[in-house]
Amino acid sequence: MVDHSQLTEAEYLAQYNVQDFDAPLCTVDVVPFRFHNHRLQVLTCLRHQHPAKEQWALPGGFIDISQDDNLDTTAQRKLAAKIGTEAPYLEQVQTVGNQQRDPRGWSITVVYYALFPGSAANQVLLPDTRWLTLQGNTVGQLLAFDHNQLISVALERLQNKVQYTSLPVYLLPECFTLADISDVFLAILGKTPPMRSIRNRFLNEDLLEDTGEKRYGSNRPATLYRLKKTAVAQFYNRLYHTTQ
Amino acid sequence: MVDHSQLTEAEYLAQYNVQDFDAPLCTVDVVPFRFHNHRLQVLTCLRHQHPAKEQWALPGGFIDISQDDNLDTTAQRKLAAKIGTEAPYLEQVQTVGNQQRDPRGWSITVVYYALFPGSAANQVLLPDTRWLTLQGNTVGQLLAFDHNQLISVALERLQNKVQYTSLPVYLLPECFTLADISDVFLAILGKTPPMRSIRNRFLNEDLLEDTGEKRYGSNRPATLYRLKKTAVAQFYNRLYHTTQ
DNA sequence: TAAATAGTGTCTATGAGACAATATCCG
DNA sequence: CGGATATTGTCTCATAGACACTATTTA
Repeated sequence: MVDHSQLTEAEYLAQYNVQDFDAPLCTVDVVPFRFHNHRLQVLTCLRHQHPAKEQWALPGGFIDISQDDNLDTTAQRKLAAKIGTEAPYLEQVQTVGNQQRDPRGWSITVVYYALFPGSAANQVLLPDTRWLTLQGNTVGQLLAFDHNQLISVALERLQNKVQYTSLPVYLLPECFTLADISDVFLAILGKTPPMRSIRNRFLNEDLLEDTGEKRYGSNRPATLYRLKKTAVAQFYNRLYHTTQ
Repeated sequence: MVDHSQLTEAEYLAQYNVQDFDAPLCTVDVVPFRFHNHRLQVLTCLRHQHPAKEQWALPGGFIDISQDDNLDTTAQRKLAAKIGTEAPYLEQVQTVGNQQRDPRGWSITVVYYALFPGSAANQVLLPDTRWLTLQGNTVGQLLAFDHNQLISVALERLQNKVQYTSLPVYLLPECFTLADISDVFLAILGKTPPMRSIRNRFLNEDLLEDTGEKRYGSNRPATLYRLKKTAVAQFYNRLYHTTQ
């Protein structure tokens, strides 16, 4: 190897080769959540290449250093390749790295999660792409690599975050009722805060607007709301007690 | 390149070479905070190698795939190399990756922050290692790479987190007063919650114990507390209003 | 005793939560 | 009307926060 103690930075960079060093593999994986039939689901794809060939895995893969501006771009590109629509909510959760998680050797993955509206239900899926229903902390089947654990990590973040944000609305279609929000809490946390508390929080000036429409059943019809055009994710400064 | 569509996974792995692909550089950087002389400070080190030679930088560097079990290990090793003692609190914040942050090309860094007790003040530092005082969102001098921004990212997380956790105690020496906690809030947030609120929160069964000692000044002496041996980081379920 | 900071008592504000009461639909 | 779910009213509880008051030291 070159002795570069005497080089200028330009000379150093000219002789520098990334591949001279043992580096970990580096990927981005996204946990795409949706709320469908009163359950939380995660999108997975069947792998056609080694390793973990013919196993189901989260959307994700290598950073394309010639195309991707930054890690968020990579995450969005991986999502776009599997779901046509852009995620209304995308957030980086954690980076996991160790020797064991990939048979090719030491690897790290930057884990994101994305929230999709339930209406993503109607969308045509690519072949070999499936929404798997959450059971407990992860999906009910064994996924490639450590992807079951990555789902747990993302879910845990989501569980914490719905306690003090307006995130549940990103899992709902354009129009929804307050009872729908309650159902989202139930799917994510296994419990739901009292409707009184949900109403107090979600029916504020900046978040929702009454569509004027109602959802009819064999009972009093429920008001349908939609996200205000100007709405952004809101943060509240207390947690619910009843969901802990 | 080999056509590996027909290979077994074992055959695939045998011929797989990490370096066949354009991968980003991959590092871990730690923002070590301490509270000293009523200010928040960050430990930095003078670089002796290219790139950014002779510039001050955060402790950090490449993952050692032959030594490090996981990313937390890498962070702890990088810290240990610069500060003898282990960090009482270490947390992964975010992973930043883009083309611009390192002159060698596309690179990612997993950012951690660590909290050290003010008594780390007394400790002997390695040469070319300095605690820099925070000014605004970062330190007052230009650091290597995007390290000023990484400090901002870590600080922002710390600012959020002190609002609903017991983290301030990890920046204090073994024995401290409630006024010291207030000073930590001031250093981190620029404001401090009312002493009444600090007392209500921090003087609970599980966190602190009275040492029996007092700190004397030209006034009523203050009770000195210490962390209970069994204490872990606590989470509260409201934010302060006065510090927002 | 005065200055200064530590610590307590108490009332208010906010928002979660329990729960009863009322509203509005369908069949 | 009766069943069912939506929505509102109201009281309680926990805790942040304002603020006055008391406590304990040094000079």
